[in-house]
Amino acid sequence: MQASLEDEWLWGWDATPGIVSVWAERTGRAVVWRRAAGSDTLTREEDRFRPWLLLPALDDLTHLGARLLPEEAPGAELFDSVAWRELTGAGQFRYLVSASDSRTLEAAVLAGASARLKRQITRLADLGDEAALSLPPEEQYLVATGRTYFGGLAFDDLHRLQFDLETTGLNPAQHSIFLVAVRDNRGFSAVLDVAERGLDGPAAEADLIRRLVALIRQRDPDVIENHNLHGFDLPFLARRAELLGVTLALGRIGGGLRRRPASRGYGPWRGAEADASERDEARGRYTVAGRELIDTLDAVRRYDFAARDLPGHGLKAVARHFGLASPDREYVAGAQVYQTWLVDPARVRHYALDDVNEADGVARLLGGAAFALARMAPRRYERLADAGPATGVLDPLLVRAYLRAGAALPARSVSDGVQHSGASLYLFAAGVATRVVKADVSSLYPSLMRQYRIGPASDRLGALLALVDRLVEQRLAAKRRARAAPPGSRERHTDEALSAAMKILVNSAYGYLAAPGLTRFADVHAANEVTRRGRAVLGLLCRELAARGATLIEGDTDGVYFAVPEGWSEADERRIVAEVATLLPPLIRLEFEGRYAAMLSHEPKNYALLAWDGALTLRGVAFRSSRAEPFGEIFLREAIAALLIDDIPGVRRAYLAMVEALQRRTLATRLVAARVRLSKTPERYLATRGARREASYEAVLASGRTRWEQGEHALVYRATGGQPALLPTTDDGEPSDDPRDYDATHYIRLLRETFAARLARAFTPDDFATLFDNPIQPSLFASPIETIHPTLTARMAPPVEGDEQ
DNA sequence: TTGTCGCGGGG
DNA sequence: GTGTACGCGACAA
Repeated sequence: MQASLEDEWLWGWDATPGIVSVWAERTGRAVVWRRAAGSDTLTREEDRFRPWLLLPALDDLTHLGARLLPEEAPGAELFDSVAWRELTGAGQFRYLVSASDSRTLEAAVLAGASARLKRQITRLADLGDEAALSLPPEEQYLVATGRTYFGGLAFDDLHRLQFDLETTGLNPAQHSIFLVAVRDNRGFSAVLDVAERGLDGPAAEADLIRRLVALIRQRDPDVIENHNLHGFDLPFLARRAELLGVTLALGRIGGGLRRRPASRGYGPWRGAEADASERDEARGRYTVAGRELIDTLDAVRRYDFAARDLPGHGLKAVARHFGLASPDREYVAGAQVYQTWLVDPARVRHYALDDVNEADGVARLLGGAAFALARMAPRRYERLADAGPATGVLDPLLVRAYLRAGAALPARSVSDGVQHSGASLYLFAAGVATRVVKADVSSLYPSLMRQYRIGPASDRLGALLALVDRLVEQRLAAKRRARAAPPGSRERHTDEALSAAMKILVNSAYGYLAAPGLTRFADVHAANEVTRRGRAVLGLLCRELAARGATLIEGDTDGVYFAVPEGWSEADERRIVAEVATLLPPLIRLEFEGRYAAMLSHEPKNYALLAWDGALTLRGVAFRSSRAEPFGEIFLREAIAALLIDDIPGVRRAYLAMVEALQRRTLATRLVAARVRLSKTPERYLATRGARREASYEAVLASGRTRWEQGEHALVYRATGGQPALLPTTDDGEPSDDPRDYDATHYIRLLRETFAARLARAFTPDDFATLFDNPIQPSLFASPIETIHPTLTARMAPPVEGDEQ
């Protein structure tokens, strides 16, 4: 099959299969490791490439005289020549220059620039973004050859190894490693610890690190994975190895573990570290020759960026959420791990092995998207795994596309000060609605880009739109193949991962436009045209649905919740959605997303839905907050479940029952306690205690403790008299006691003012006051509960055509 | 109500 | 080789 230019833009043009790692040097040497699908044979190949970079002009190179040659001239390939080629069309970077060694190339450019500017320039970066475009050596190699990673491989063809450190604390300057769990996807697993070789102290830890390095070299994995690998295990290991004088020869050649600059996108966050050096430590990324270092936390963030359904991003929470935790999973609270090891080492070994097994499960479940991206984009797998999709994937694809077409590239976009406009968000009605339908446009923004051919003005080749077109088409094909493949098969995993990767890219195309200064081809005017069209589409949907009898509830960006009149069937609901769908252009596809028995509309993006099968979903911060005291959510679920079936006495019963349980303290203390994290050290809190008291730390101090570990979790509540109190817990964070001395009045007030308040939109003020009267001072004017029904109150009319906000 | 600060993850 | 995250919640003013 003849591949089109556009297919080459997406997939490259060199089909060399099985590349699992690339290590390229400035000398023009590239080492490529390849693996055959379904076999354990690894081959290492040496390749040569000509390091290259892009320049706006050749002026800074004319000092080379006869050593500067057009690419096709005899002698252009000689070791001390610099070859050039002019790229076509308008664009800042019109010259592709190359040499047999990038040091020759850069030295020539720097000498010319220094002479021109009459000052010594020592680094390309000092010339600024517009003076040169240069990529890391591996990317130069991949762009020049058209090769990509992982051709013909499935995820588990990679040899993937997970290791997890257990340490005496979080700070490598004062804590140490005492155990390491290791496993791989070839059936190996082991636990190494400091106690098994008759050594003590630093000698035992140094020996443990040496054994870990030897074991990794012996297993020889392509990929090393763990949760927070770059944020914890690698920096901790690197620091301990440095302090102990151990070399971390983890690579397949050349040895050492190196830092690489933090990528944009999903890098470790700026933490609460005390000083700048600690902060740098936390921001770092690591790399070794021949292996890819993959952090499953990046995959989790990338997943949750769109899904937003994870309770947290920690390994245990994610594993439980996806059902990856084994039934005999051992849990030990972080701060207790070392203490537990001292008294029950077997338990900690079990725990650490559970951790690496779960890290493998998370990598397999969520890591496929980055794996699939690496089959497309000219970057190392480990860089694609932590990159933002716009700067980290689309930009490299576009740079490769332009060079493949021999076209000049623009300088990176800069903001021209034009404001970026957003989507529309409407709350049409608040309160309780019944017979509710959700309709939305799938992938609205990329569909608008395709429908109206909205792309960056500077993209003369139309490459971004061409990529989006192909991604959308090929994603549909991948989804079809995935559905046809047997569940659990490698074919299915591969195609599902491909589909996920393509979805990430398609959905980031709009964000790419809206990021001047970050992406090369950003175009805020184009981005604004997309959102303007989007607002028009949403406005049209709302008007046309309302004209067909729908009661609008909420409209947000690309979708609408609406209620239909009593007596309508599901067929009627589908009919009006289908009718409105025909009013939209062909690529803008309105879909019937779901139907619900009832909905409580509270605020934009904050609502509760009752499905026809009785399942209750709460959405938005008003209804779900990880920090909220458990009794509040228990009450809300019960009260809303009753509210949505018009059982107002049931709402009242839920309220009174909770009031009584609090008043008589039949409710367990843990249900009023909030789970907090003690993020400050005792020293740091005591330093600011005078100026600012914080309930969490006051609770610990009030319990008689003066010491705690930084990062320790605690259950905190308000005791009688308003005093902050600590609920004692066992090692695994479960309450070990139940003093039942909480401040009932305080929690009853919280119940009314914070939790019951979230039902206020469903009632008139009088009815609300009647339902949730202060049980301590009942209202004198209560109307009978039986006469109260929830209401839906109109907030605004549908936007008028051409006047969408 | 408005601003400021801190969190997230790892032991 | 460097820097620029981000969106939300709690608390103080």
